[in-house]
Amino acid sequence: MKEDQKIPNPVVRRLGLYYRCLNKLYDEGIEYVASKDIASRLGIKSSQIRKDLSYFGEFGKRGVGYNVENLIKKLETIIGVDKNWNVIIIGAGNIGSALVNYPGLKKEKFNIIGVFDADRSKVGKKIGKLTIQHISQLHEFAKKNIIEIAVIAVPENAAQMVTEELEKLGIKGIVNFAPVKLRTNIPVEEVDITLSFKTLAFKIGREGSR
Amino acid sequence: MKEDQKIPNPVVRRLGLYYRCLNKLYDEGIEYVASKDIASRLGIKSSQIRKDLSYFGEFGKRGVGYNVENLIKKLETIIGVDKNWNVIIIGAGNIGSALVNYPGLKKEKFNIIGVFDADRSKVGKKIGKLTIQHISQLHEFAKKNIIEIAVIAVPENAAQMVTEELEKLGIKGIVNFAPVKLRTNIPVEEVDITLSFKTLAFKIGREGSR
DNA sequence: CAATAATTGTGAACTTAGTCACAATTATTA
DNA sequence: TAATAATTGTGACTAAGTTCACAATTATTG
Repeated sequence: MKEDQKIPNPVVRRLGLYYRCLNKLYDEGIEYVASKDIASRLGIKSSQIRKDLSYFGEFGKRGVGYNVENLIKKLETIIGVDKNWNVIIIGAGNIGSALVNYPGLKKEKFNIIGVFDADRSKVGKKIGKLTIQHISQLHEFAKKNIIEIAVIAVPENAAQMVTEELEKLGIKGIVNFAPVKLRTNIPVEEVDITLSFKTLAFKIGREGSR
Repeated sequence: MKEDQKIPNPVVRRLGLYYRCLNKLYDEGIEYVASKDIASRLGIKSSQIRKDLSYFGEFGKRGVGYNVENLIKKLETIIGVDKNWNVIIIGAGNIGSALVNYPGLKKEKFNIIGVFDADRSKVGKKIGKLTIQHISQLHEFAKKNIIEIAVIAVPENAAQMVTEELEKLGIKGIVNFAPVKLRTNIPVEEVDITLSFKTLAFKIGREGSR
């Protein structure tokens, strides 16, 4: 294991994949698994998995493989999904609303505790169990609740302003659905849906010529 | 320019970013732009942009920069967003519904022409202008319409089956929101929302220790 | 028109990420 | 218990991706 090192981004993303895969194996009642098996399920090389895990420790048993339950627990701690995360959503449009109702997040311990919008006509309406609040109430809300993660699901032109507001409130991380590069020092994860469609369009266009 | 080459994935994704950035510049009325300016807006190196573009040709003028309007058109052709794409959505849950109403897609010429679900209680209901159809009607629908892209927004356990169905119908590309690795030869773009949250959680956890 | 300034396009150098290959370890079988 | 088979963890190697640095080009200024 390499101590105290910067972990490459691709490794971090794959940790999530491993976690997902191991949970499936667990549900299938499998107790021990070899890196080779995980690899074939995920369509990657087994050495990749072993190397990725080696950033964090030695979790396997030579000649045997990994204990599924144990490795899940280890990954939970490494990734940080052994705890609950409080999440707020800024922007109650299509994407914001979909996220509030999306069961996947709650299942992974990302609890949405508030939804905010600048549009006063939306304020007071309910999405699932949550009532849409006006963005001006955010500051007050932040005093009463610990907010760790914020989702930006506002139009592009409002995204930077929202980011700066969130920074002031001491939010620890942002998931950004707006198609802009945010200028901030907080960790940001970009989820750009139309960008994915464009990437796909490009690939389709190249399919023939390969 | 390097002819007939495989284009690295990161390059493809950045093309989309450049396209987005150039459109903003165009809206701001800027006629010529230097790679340095685009770079600073996107938080990357200018040499990166120049090298990326060099895969496809020489679009700039030395000492001057790039003509914004011209480069937009070039990128449109390269990416493939100079044409309209017909898209169907499989799965009328939170995410599927959000996408139907999401204006960003239509704006980028990805036209959603059908929504399908396996749940008969949803069939007949409307999302925006579209009526949810039962998945069994997909085959018939595909005979009457050209479908190029399908979005998989069904639960994990149904995703692989749907994929195989789509493959049979000759769909050209898939945007996959289900948290599984799809086994297929069709180009797939993964959009894994909870994976993004997990990656963010990991980064937040490391913030202090850097 | 010569000198200056700006900026591209790209080969070379460098950095990061991924794969190989094998000693070390564990379990199983004869 | 010795031989065999499976599988990890990792250093060395290979590949992929990024940045540097500079000749080539264009526009502008005196």
